Amino acid sequence: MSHELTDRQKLILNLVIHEYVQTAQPVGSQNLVERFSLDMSSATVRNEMVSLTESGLLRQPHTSAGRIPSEEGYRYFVSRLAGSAELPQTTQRTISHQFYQMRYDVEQWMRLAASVLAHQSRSASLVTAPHPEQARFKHMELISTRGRQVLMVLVTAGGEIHQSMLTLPEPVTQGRLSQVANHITELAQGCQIEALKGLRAKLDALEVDVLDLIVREIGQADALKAGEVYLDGLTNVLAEPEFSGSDEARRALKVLEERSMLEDLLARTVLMNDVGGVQVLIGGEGTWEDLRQVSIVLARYGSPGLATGTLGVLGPIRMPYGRAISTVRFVAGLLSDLVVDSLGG
Amino acid sequence: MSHELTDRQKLILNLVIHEYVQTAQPVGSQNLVERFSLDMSSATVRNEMVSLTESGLLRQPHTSAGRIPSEEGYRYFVSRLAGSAELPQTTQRTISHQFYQMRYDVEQWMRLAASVLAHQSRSASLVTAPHPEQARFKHMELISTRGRQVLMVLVTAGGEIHQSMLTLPEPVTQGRLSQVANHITELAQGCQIEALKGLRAKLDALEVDVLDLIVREIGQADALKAGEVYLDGLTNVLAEPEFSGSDEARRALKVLEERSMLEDLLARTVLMNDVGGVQVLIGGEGTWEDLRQVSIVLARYGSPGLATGTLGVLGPIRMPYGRAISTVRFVAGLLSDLVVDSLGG
DNA sequence: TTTAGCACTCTATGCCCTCGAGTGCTAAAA
DNA sequence: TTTTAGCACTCGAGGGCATAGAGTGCTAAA
Repeated sequence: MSHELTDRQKLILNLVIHEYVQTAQPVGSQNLVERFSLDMSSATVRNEMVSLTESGLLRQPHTSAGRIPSEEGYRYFVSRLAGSAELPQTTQRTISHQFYQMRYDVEQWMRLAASVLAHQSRSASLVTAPHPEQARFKHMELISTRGRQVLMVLVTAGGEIHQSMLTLPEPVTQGRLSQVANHITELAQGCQIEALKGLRAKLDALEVDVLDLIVREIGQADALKAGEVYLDGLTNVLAEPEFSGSDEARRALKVLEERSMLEDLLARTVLMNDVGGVQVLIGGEGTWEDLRQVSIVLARYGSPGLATGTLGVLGPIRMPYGRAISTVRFVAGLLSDLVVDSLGG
Repeated sequence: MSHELTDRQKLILNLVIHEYVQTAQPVGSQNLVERFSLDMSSATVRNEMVSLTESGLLRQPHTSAGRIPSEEGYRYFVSRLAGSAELPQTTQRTISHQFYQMRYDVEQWMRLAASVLAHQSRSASLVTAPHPEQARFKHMELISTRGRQVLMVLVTAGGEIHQSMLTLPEPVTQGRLSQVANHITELAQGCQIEALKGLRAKLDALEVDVLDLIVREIGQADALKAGEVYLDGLTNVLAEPEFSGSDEARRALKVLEERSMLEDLLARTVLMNDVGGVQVLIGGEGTWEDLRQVSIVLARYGSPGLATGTLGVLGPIRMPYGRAISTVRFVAGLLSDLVVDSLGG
């Protein structure tokens, strides 16, 4: 679908996004031709826009308005951006300098990282402190309760007990549940979250479902232990025109402020990922009602065996993704170095 | 002026404030009589309202609307409230418990304090970390520049140099300035901020002006050193109806987020005060443009010679002052105890 | 001194209208 | 076949206008 775009269509999609990110206004064909001195007529642009709209990459707010990028459009844009852009050298140096001229103090690093992210991306930023110990899986039980509802009891090496309800696609006997629990307990004995993810290949469908729940629970436990969350630039988001006169922004920022929501968010997204990669969550991805109007760029930093944390920015969907992604990636790299330097080899 | 209110006028003022704080709607006479089953007619209430409006304690948003409290009205209300209300015993215990069951960790205390303040008052909260060392005055110079403009150079015991411009009410010769500088230098040698304030009685008018500037400068230096600022509940403010569809809230919250603004605010208000007292700043008090639509309840905590910090809440002018003040006072007392227990005797 | 009665004021709300940016389509031009 | 000029059409933003209702201030009676 999306891969079959002509070069001209890609150009126009890029220009529409570029323009809309700046102006926050629907982009018209005429407007586009003039602004960029395009070598074609507005009618041609309109025709291309029709294709792009049919492909689902552009939207019309109403019949007689210009186009704005759809969430799908942003995703396509972001996917083609992957890894390409780097923060300007001078900016990199300025930021590095700030970190390295600081004494060794994790709290200061966190605050500085949050501040840098917020200022560079003009969005809200969040940084969680790195935490050295990851929970290790020790034991699990699955208990059939009623129909497809199953209670999972999870014990970690530290002795903490976690409970969670799981709804299966179809009823399963207690015998089968015990079998699954034993199988996973045997395989996953002593595993940290990273290792758990690697087990998926050895399991059947039902077991994979259970494993994902375990990963989420342990991830949440890790996030909890991570403790401190550093926020900055919340007011940047409020300054965006799309949020004047609605409480969409408040609801999104509340996710950052409330531990429980944030833990859920982090557990389900970035904790599933490896360190290094940058993850982009556009418009809540249909899952998070409160995040429908915003996008989040997240990355993990640190060193898996040693200590890891999460950082990212939150802004309107109409976000300058290039800059946001490169900033997040750069700061994550920087913090990773600092963590490794100070803790590890 | 305000002291000459009849009991009935005080009652009506209280009711109007009580009602307006809840509904955020101008309060009409009829409405008030019905809601509180008053033993008088709406016409009587209207007559009293006219008096209160003439006294400047109530306002009419427009000719044919109900009344809302003026800032003066809130001030009167708050002044008559001083010290009276206490947080319910059960609430006090709940909060204390949370603090005392925590291990000794200042950062955790700060976060918990910010969280408690935000939740109890449903406003934004701020807490600055206690810092043990206060700057000590060492030396000062006053240099006449042009007309009534005077440059003050201030040296603290640590060797930091602070400069600040001072505008005098009338021109003063360099000779007199030097005399003032010498006098203050002599008296204030080695003094911390608290001791400086005690010197006011020994000084003449001009010298008091200069001293206040010194106190502010040193206070700002202290605030700077204090470093960490903990915020919570910023989104609570955004949920207030008076802020939907304007960026007044954003501008006020920005004051909390931006170090420089916050330092200015704290230096000029609460740092002038003694530990223990709660200070209420209503509608920016005509000084802070960005705070025109909000009120702030602040207190210092800690022990003057040992370590002090600042905490408070920020909400709409239409704030439940009783609850806010008692919460701030209680948490300040609690943190003071913790600081004294852990650092001092 | 209090209260009923009443004319008056002003906002909020809904409706209608116009204006204009932008569209989609068609037919001609390249 | 592709591009473009031309044109009728659509729809939201925004201004003007009338209406409804809450609340006032004043006057005169209780």
